[in-house]
Amino acid sequence: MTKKTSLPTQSGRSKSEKKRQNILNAASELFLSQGFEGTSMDQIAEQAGVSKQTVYSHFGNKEDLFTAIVEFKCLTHSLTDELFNPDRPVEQVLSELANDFSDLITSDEAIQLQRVCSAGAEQRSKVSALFLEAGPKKLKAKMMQYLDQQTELVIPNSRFAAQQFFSIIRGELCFRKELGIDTRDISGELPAYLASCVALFIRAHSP
Amino acid sequence: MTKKTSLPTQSGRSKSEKKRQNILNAASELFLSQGFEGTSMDQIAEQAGVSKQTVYSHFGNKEDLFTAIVEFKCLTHSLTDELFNPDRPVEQVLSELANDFSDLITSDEAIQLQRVCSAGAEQRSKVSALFLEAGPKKLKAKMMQYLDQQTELVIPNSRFAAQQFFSIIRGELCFRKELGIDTRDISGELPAYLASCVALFIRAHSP
DNA sequence: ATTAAAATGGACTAGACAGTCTAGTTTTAT
DNA sequence: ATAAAACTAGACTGTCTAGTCCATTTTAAT
Repeated sequence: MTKKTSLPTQSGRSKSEKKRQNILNAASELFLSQGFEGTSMDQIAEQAGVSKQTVYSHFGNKEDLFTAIVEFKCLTHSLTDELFNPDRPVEQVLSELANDFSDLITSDEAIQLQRVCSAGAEQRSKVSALFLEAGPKKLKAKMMQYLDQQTELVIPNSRFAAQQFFSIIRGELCFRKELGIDTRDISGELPAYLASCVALFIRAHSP
Repeated sequence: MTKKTSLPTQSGRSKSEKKRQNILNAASELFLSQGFEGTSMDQIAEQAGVSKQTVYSHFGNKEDLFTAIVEFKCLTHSLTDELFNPDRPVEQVLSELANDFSDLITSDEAIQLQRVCSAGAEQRSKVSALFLEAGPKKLKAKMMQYLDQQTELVIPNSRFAAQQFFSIIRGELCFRKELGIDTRDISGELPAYLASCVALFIRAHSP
């Protein structure tokens, strides 16, 4: 709740936006790689090149800073709307979507973000809710809309179908990455796997 | 590495198996609900009704105790082999499997186990590997074998297919539970969702 | 009965961490 | 110029934790 709510008539300095950004960047890196409990406020201050007091002045406390980070990171991870063009062939749209979505959710940042949210699920369920709203939920809505619009496939329940599509794309790669297990043995066959997912989906829903 | 390696000729007491179990039970409950960092050895000792020294005498240190817990918990969660009977109709086998697998992975314990593994992925990747071997990997192997044996469906790549099947079953319910988000709104439609998954899989692989 | 190990309980070390406080410095709007 | 707010550096409080130490008691094998 520490924001620049400066009434117009006020002397004195105003909070540095650059320092705020530095803190956000430092905190992102540290929270995502070390988790909430594993990261100290001193560490964040040091990495941001800022005094601890300044961190507290900008973000109040550790929990609020963490929440801000999750919000911040969700914004930077989303897919372009142009993908869902109902005039292109379905097979093309789904293939592209499969690739882009896979890239998105297997990126280090996305994996770490999910880890850190699920690790704190019991203690900070609001953060998880925030993550869900800002991330997966939006994309799913777009996908459902697309599936309802397109005319090549027969989709009785677009909510189920969207969920199923994203679930299979996620696959083992994402699962293993979340667990921090080596994925070199399967990452080579990813294109083949994704193609097989698209084929499965289309075959199952063809008229 | 603290085990009952008692050479036959030894006087004195032997470590109490009951106390060992008490410690395992207490530690399971606490680690799973509060995470690794969130649980203290004093807490475990108290809940086990045992002195802290005894905990250390049985399990050496916190990490080793944690590892023992993961191993212990993996054993208690597995599916029966009878399910994969190639003589029954595929549709029946897959339906039953879908239900049982869904129950298994959405149970509180399984969710917490996965959370706690993925939370410590960076620091304790061996634990994650242990979890993967003892849990998901076994089941996947059985499923692949079954898919290769049965004759009703055409499965070009059983590894991909097994992965896809388990992925869609997991679906949104498991995803949300991992994040600690309320699932009452969708848990009612679970049977319909699972049925739709089985139908999807069968339709896509029918000759 | 003797002996040795298991177990207790509590004190202890050594370190970490969130958050506060203070005293002084820098910046900027008026 | 002045006043108000941002900022710094570091000390400080209170609390918590992993792991050790030790003197004493309990238990079981010989």
